[in-house]
Amino acid sequence: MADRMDTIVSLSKRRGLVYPSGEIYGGLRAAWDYGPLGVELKENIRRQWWKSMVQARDDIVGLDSSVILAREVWEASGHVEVFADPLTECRSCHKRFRADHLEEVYEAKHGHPPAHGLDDVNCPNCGTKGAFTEPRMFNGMLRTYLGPVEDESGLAYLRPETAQGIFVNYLNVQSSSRKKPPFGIAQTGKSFRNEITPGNFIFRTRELEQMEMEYFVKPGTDEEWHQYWIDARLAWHVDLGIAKDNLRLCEHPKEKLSHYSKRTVDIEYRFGISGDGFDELEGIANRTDFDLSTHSKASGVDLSYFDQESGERWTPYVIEPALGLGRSTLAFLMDAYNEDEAPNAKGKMETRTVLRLDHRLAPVKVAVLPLSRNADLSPKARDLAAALRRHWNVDFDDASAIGRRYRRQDEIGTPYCVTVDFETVDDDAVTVRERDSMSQERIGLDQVESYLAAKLVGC
RNA sequence: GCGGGUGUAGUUCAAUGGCAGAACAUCAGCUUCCCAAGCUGACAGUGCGAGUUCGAUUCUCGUCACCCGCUCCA
Repeated sequence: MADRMDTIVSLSKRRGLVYPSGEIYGGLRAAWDYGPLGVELKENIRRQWWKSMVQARDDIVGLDSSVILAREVWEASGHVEVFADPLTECRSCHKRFRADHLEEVYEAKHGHPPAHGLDDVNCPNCGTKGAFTEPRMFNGMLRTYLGPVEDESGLAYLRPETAQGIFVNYLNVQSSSRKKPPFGIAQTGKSFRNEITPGNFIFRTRELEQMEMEYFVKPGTDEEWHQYWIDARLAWHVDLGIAKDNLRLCEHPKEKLSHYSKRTVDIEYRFGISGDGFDELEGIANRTDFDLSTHSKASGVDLSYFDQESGERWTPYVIEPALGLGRSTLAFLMDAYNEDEAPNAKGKMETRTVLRLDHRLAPVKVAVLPLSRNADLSPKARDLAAALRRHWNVDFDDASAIGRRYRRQDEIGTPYCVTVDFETVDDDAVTVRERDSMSQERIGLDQVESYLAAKLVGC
């Protein structure tokens, strides 16, 4: 299973999808940069999300809020408290615990707090007494300091989720867009989390891009809407090419729910990281009226909604589908990765690496390949490439044998290759070759654009 | 952060206390070249830093990164 990840990692580096960040200085832990093809893939995924979430719907609008938010926002949202834990570790078995929890458990059992702090506490895992390291405050939020002086007065947090930007803008958006519940606000953007254990390539990074949508509904209809969004989100991944078998739903057990959630269902993908092979791709949470209520209380601004129809006033419940863009990119890459067989020039079958990406996600849509450099095919090919570039991201490649060039394009998932050959000069026609079937069709030069447009719908 | 493993060209792997090799990839050239063909040539490496040593890629220490576990939850 780790092999599958390794394959993706080396393909990513080799072909310019994803590189280790700051590699010439030895790299930075769990930080990755998207190369020329990676940024295309990632932005295509983001575009598809935005299209289906915002542009194709009447009931959802977009937003782009700031990364740095007033400290009060995070105090009200509960993140300052929840994201800051005093952590300690048992020197004997190396299990980690929250120091405050250990002392609470001790007090519950003995009726008084431990007299010598953690020194009186037995390790819940191995039983060793007083082997805990000095507790260290671990804050899950990244901090920065605003203004000229680095002191507490300028302390600010980088957002650990984009959602809060939506909640604090709720009233502005709702009134300016004249939307009534049920309606949603969608946002993509970077978030930052000081993860204790980041890793597994771009699966868990400290700087992450989220695609989140907060859907505001009338209390009582929240459970129905929750189910609606679970189904809708699952269908989205499948529509863009993820194999159904590699996806599953996972219900969060009650005791593991986030501080704001009433019910959370994850969409898991077969990343092959954890024991059973499935890991979280997207979370769909019922955040209830937690956020709007706490922000109402903390800010003093009433965020409830007056329902003209029923004459009732209520605070909307929120259903939140939240997806990581890096994680999504990894899932699409893994799912598209294929090795099949193709004949070489001598007719012998050889392994071919092919990314079977949905056309809408492919970094390059069309590659234009003049068969030879020497036969004056390049000008025609360059003109064609320029014409196609007006619509799509187009690659032009005239280096080395044609078969090799096909394989290069297969490896990055380019759906169509257009070959300009020796006959083109006479008959003004080219060969269009399709990625998955490797089938070829002869198309007139003046028809290529419309032919491809029909194939590349939605790109 | 803790424990264990790993670190040699872009990639996959060799080798060695004394000049670091290959394959594939890449680039240039030749070849009317439609599925990684052939020929010629080129580029390119011991993660970083210190120590031991006449000499370190090899031994030691530190550091950085990656992988596997513990936590996380997009």
